[in-house]
Amino acid sequence: MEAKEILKNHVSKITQLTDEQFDYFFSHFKKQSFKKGQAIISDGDRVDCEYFVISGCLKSFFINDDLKMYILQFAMPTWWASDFNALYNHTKATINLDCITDAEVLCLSNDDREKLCNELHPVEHFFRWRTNRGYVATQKRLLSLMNNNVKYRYEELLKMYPELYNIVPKNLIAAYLGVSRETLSRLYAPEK
Amino acid sequence: MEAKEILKNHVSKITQLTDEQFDYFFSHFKKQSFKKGQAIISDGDRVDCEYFVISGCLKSFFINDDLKMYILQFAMPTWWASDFNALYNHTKATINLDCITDAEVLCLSNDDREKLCNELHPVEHFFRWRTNRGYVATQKRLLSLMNNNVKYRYEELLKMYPELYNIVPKNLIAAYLGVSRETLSRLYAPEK
DNA sequence: CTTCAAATGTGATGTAGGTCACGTTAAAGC
DNA sequence: GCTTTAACGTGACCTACATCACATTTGAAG
Repeated sequence: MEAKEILKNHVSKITQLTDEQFDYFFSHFKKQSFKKGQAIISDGDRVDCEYFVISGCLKSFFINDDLKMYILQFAMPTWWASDFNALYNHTKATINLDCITDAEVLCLSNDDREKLCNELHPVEHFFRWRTNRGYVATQKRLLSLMNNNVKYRYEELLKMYPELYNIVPKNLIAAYLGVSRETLSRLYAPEK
Repeated sequence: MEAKEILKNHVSKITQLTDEQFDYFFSHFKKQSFKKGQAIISDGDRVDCEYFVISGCLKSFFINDDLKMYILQFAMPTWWASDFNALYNHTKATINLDCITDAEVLCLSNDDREKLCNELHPVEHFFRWRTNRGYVATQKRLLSLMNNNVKYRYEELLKMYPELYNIVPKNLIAAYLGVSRETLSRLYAPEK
């Protein structure tokens, strides 16, 4: 499926755009291809864009002072990713974004998004919906992190996104769950 | 200050509404008063409204099977609160909302919000902005929960919202930080 | 096919924070 | 002002997970 078609499909689930409106909307996106392991946003960068995933898998993550990595989000096709804090507040990136696999994305600049939101009411509606969704998902994850142990969180994650199991190495899953890879590895070790 | 003025002040920081537009917007809000300890949303309720705090302090929280409480959010004046997951997805409440102190709120129904967003583009813009802000704040809190110890998180919280120190008992602060009240209490205990 | 790096498994040991128990202080309600 | 309840402090002990170290497996690149 074409990138344009994937995006259209995605957007049309939420809001109605005429074909001309969608063409106009789409004309602001730039298609980009990245190789596995390639960085899209690095700590300290100026952040101008958000990214709609067409194919492949991205991760957004934070590296702390001890070089420990925490994954904020995996991004599969039809997911959006960026350092949203830096993007919205015009600050330098504190979050990294890179490619777990080869990936194709559609890139939309912050300025263009705001322009489009302003020009086309349905586009503003779409982005409001998108953020609402991310917000409640993040709230749920926060509660789960406080309330559930690693094993439960791991199983919930795989239940929700089974495709991750095949694509994402376990050390990255651990970095998403907020535990060490050793602990994750021991979850299903035969009891001694 | 009047409730209307507080809301107008808050909204006008983000978006421009004419006086007539704001009056129309405001006409959909219902003022409600609650006593300290009173529940606004309880687990299992149908959730129809979100709440804009005029005065007082609310908390939204989750109670797990062991009756342990985790606080999702404190809501001070000009903050919005609800069970947003239930509100947006028309499901029963899994989050409770109640009053830490006597409180006055402005109540807006989900239907009215959607209607207003549809009728007035600037209102849709406002609510997109609001959720964006909540989204990045929640992402930050998630990372902090994974990356920082209790003491650091406690001090960050008080740095960000010093007013909480006087209003909110420590057992609730602990429930927000995701630790036991005993651990929080011991943070500044004289070393043995 | 071979080589090298990344991913994974596992033992030994350390530690932050949890849980239970009990006592004290402070503040809310009558 | 008295009484009752909520908030808070602290000791003893427990547990989930972290850390370090090293072995093994897997998979990617030449």
